[in-house]
Amino acid sequence: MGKSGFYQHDGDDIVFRGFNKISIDNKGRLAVPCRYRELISVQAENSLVITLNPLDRSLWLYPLPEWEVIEDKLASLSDFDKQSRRTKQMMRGYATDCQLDSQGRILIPKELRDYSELSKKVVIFGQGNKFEIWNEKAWEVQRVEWLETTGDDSVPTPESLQSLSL
Amino acid sequence: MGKSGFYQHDGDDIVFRGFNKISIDNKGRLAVPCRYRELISVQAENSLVITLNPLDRSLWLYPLPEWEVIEDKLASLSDFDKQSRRTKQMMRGYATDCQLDSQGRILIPKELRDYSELSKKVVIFGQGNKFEIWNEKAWEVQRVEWLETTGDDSVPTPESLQSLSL
DNA sequence: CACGAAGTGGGGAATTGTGGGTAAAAGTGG
DNA sequence: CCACTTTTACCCACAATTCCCCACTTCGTG
Repeated sequence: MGKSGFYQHDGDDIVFRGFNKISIDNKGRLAVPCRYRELISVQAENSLVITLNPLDRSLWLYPLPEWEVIEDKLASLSDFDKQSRRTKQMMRGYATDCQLDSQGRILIPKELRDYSELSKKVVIFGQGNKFEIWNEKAWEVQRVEWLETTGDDSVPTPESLQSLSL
Repeated sequence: MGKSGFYQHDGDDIVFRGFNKISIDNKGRLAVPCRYRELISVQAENSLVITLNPLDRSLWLYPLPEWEVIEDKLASLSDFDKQSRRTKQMMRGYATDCQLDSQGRILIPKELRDYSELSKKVVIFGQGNKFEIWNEKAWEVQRVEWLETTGDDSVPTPESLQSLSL
């Protein structure tokens, strides 16, 4: 499905992949790459939820139906474990609804832009059920670091990776 | 199947092999060697996924069905281990769908060309379930280095390789 | 040598990304 | 409750990229 297979849609599962460098204009708007728009329109009626990524200084962008699944999972986390509680608070607290406008753009709330230090140049890439949005420079730094450790025999590799055949 | 044995297609398993020197034109397009095209057309409806090879500075090109297997493996990696998370992000994030055009070419995204330093001359070779694409010069260097170390007893050989009968 | 198949290159149309003007809406303070 | 400021949404226009098509070159084969 989709004119060039940039996503799959098997039953209820969406899989986003692919990478784009794009810019945020000085009004704080981000244009979702065109090839994803049709699916978002059909599957989520242009409704998206953007929130912070608790693991990296970046943002996560979910189609609304996918977010609802996440929200249920968060709701079931214990309130008595501090890390769980914080994760719940952060991800739900910063989750903001947004709609694709007529040009396929979304407005990213200032709070979230600040958190992830999004300025002019950003990268957005598919990551399964969601997109991840990074400051371009920050992303480059991570990529270089990762390349240096991966394939470097002196850095221990977790088992799950060692046994991975690609 | 295949007029000169450059691939097999046993059930759902594809095996690519063989080596080609080809060029990328100045629009960033790469012509997939003709002898693979029919299989790609039949088995993947001309849909391919290209992504970076985390272990060498080269690219991997999968037929879509083969990529989906990889994607599932990646999806199951832990998010809480940084190296695993990065691997997931990089490989899925850079994975770009592409279609063979009417001349049997694909457009390689600029990001990936930059990463693997693909300029005019490249080599593409079959590697089981995928193709590997290298800058020609970089490949020559690797080949020379490999010839020097293989058979050199001072360089340790992993057990799995030691027990390999060729 | 002639032919066909494979690889290469480029023009131009269509699509996609970017920026900004202006109107509507929402938030703020008196 | 109203006037004022700030933010958000819609529209249009330009720039860049990608895609589609046609033509030429090169190579192997009979």
